[in-house]
Amino acid sequence: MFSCKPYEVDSDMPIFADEPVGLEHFLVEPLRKEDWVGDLLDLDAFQIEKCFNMEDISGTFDYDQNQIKLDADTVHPMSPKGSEKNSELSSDKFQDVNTKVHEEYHIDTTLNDKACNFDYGNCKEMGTGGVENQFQGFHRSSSGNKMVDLSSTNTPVLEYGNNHHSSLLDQGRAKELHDTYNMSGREPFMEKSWPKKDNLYDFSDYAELDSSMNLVKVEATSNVSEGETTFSSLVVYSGSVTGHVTRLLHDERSSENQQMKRKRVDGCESLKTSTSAVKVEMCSLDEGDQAGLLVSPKRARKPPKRYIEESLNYDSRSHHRKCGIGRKLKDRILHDGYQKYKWHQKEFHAEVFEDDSFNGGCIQVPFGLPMEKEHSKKNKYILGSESTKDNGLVDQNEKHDTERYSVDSQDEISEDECVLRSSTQKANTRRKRHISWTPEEVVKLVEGVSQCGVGRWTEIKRLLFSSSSHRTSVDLKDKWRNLLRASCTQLHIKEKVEQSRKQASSNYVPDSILCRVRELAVVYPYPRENRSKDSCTVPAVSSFSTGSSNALVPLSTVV
DNA sequence: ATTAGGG
DNA sequence: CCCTAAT
Repeated sequence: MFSCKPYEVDSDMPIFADEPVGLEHFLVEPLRKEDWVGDLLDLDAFQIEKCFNMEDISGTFDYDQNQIKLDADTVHPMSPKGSEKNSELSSDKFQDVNTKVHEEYHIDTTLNDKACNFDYGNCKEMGTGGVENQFQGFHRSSSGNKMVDLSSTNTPVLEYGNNHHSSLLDQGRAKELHDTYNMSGREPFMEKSWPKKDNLYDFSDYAELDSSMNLVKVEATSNVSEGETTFSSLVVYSGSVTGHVTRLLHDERSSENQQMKRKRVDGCESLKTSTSAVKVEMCSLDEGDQAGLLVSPKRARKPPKRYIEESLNYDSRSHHRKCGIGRKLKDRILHDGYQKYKWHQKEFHAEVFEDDSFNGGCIQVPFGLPMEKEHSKKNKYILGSESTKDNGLVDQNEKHDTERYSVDSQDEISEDECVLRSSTQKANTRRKRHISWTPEEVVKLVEGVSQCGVGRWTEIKRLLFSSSSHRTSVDLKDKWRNLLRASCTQLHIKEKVEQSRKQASSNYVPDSILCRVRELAVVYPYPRENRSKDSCTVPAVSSFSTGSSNALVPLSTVV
């Protein structure tokens, strides 16, 4: 066991002046001995496999006035006991802990057989004065041989971590930041493998600072199966003092796999602080150097979208309800915008849920982010169509359309959309129900094209189709493309039978409209449709100019 | 997020 | 309509 001397931060540091301070890492992560950290810590003689056995994190994790303890009660799922190794822990729920982080947090983790303790004690009040952390370090309870004093060595660690961000923070502050938040400072080498590891660990750390929030969530899921043990936990701490810390721990152990991977969900890392320096620093850390390292070389290839969506289904329905993960948090995680971390996060999710959803069969299938994205998108869409938001804003024509489609499609959009889109539909027909384009819509589209030009579908949609939520800009584009084709073919064919048949149908597009489409096609050549259009229109123009030129001119002039 | 384009 | 790539 060793301890770190309290690290004091100058109170004049504006960053910490009155900023939320997050504790990014509670656990010292196994380090690769080749790393400089290993050198610094003299880990050559340090047998990691004995020290980083996350058998029992449940030790104490107490959030109290002065202390944060993680008790077995609180974070029970996080601590599969040796006796529980074969038990199914996947059903463990994430637990929410609403406590306040005050002056200290204390994490004492005991790993059962290897008996490893991580004891980060005395994280002093990080309020106005500054940050004072006292790390007791990680100590080995039983077979402790080596003592590592982080207090002396973590400075270089931090330096390393902040090298890339010196522009944002000066070295000293950066170091201090990392001293404070990043005990292990292992970013750069997280993905490196550790040949001598018996177990495979995967820690995903998610730190979030939000001064406005005072909630602590602890979510943990673990799956223990014969061959491998998947342990993951999501811990969100929010301190009333200066901020709340969200932490996401992910530990994956695999006895079969003889290497250790270090991953990180830093994409989730968001520091909502008014001082952007801290946030920037942290984020840049995440974004900057870790792109390649975060991704495991063994990363599975991107799964098909369908598959992801199916996974999403599971994810949204089972996992997050089950685990009680907050929507806000989830959104934060999922939409943080750090694309490069999506994979990692997805892997995290996959690993977390592998037990339930796929019985361990699809560990590597990442899902979560795209799914979430998709999901929210759909929901928004649904809401929009349901509420028929701008009912009052639309003209009569649009109102007509809206009503029409509300009656016609509301059922499906509101319910079906939700259900079909996500679960049922993907199984069978994922398509959204076909809604024929009405002549009114076509006219609107043509007008829109004449006004905005081809290609500005979003604008057209905004101007003319704002009320009809079922027509997306993509739909407009597709429809225009179809109109172009139709205008071409109709010119060529000119079949009365065809026309009559079309006229019978409700969505018959009048020839005049098609003529206008042709004209607009000339004015606004469609990127590639242009060729086909030309091939069509060259002969078409002749017939068109002879026959319906008069009908066309007014249309164009109207535009 | 939009757009273009293939299917 | 769906899906994807490109931007």
